[in-house]
Amino acid sequence: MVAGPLPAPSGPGKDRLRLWIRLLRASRTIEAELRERLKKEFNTTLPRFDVMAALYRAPEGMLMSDLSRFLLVSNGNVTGIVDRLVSEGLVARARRNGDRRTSMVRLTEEGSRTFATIAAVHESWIGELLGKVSEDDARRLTGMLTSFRSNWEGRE
Amino acid sequence: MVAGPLPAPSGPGKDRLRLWIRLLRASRTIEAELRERLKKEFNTTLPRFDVMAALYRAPEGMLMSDLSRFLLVSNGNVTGIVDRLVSEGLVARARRNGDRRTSMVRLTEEGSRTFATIAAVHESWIGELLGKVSEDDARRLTGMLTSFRSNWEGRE
DNA sequence: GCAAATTATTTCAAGCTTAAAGTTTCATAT
DNA sequence: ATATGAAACTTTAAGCTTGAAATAATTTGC
Repeated sequence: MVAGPLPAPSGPGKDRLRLWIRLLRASRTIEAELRERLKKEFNTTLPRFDVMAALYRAPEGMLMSDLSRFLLVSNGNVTGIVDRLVSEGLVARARRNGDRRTSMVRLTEEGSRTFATIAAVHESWIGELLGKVSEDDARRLTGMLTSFRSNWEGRE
Repeated sequence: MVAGPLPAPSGPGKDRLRLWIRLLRASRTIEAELRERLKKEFNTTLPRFDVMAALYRAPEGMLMSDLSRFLLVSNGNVTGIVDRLVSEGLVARARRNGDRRTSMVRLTEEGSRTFATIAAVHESWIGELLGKVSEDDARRLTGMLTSFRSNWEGRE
């Protein structure tokens, strides 16, 4: 997956393969840096941050299944992360719907404050780490990735 | 990180944040699909595939530390993955250098054959999954990501 | 009503991942 | 020689991740 710079492959379809490799390396590099900073600066993790980011955008709360769909991870995974966030007092489960299978998950007051703080710094990190990409290129790239995604989605 | 499509953020630096989010979602989506197919079709995993891909390009073998640097993962991580590949007979460690701290890791005959098979299919998957990206856009995107990376590297 | 199928979530086992601590080996400077 | 430190690797503990199995609640079809 992360095959690299050495023997530049050629042939039909190689451009897409090369694109995929770059994409993966870019995101892994940035992810690693963010993970390290989140740990050092805020003593938290990327998955926790992801969950909190999703919940921050949904003040009314989200179902576990919404979270897992949105974050592109498995159900069982979300259970564990939310468990930890709950035990840290940042997130609360409310099982008081008509449907008693579900639980509405939302940020606590503290969770919301905490996330806002981290998110601001996080955004400045992204600005720093992607600083060499011009805003113009950023928009262009985003557009390409978006159309790729919307095309690809709706399979399976 | 994987914050999504709903309330389009705006302001200075928001373009880069949005780019990062798309980048991450794109790579996670593809990664998830590849992981699933590797499991179903070849009963293997992405990390194993990554290690084998790296070794395939280095017939003379690689040190553990080379592997971990190249794959952008930690040392301890590589130890575990190589352990499993060794126990599956796909990879061999040779501790016969002058330097007895190191071990040269390489694919076995079987590992090499196995990887070649998987890699061919893998490439066709990428072609399929990125099919909607024109070869032209693929080259352009790759260029942007490359320059981003080479600019960003050399920090730390 | 009620059995069967579906949906939402949790639990579990196996594997991946990191950071930090530990082990062994090597290089250097006394 | 021998300490001192650095380098290569492994081990460990904690957490993330998946896919599959288990639980529980709801919905559907008779």
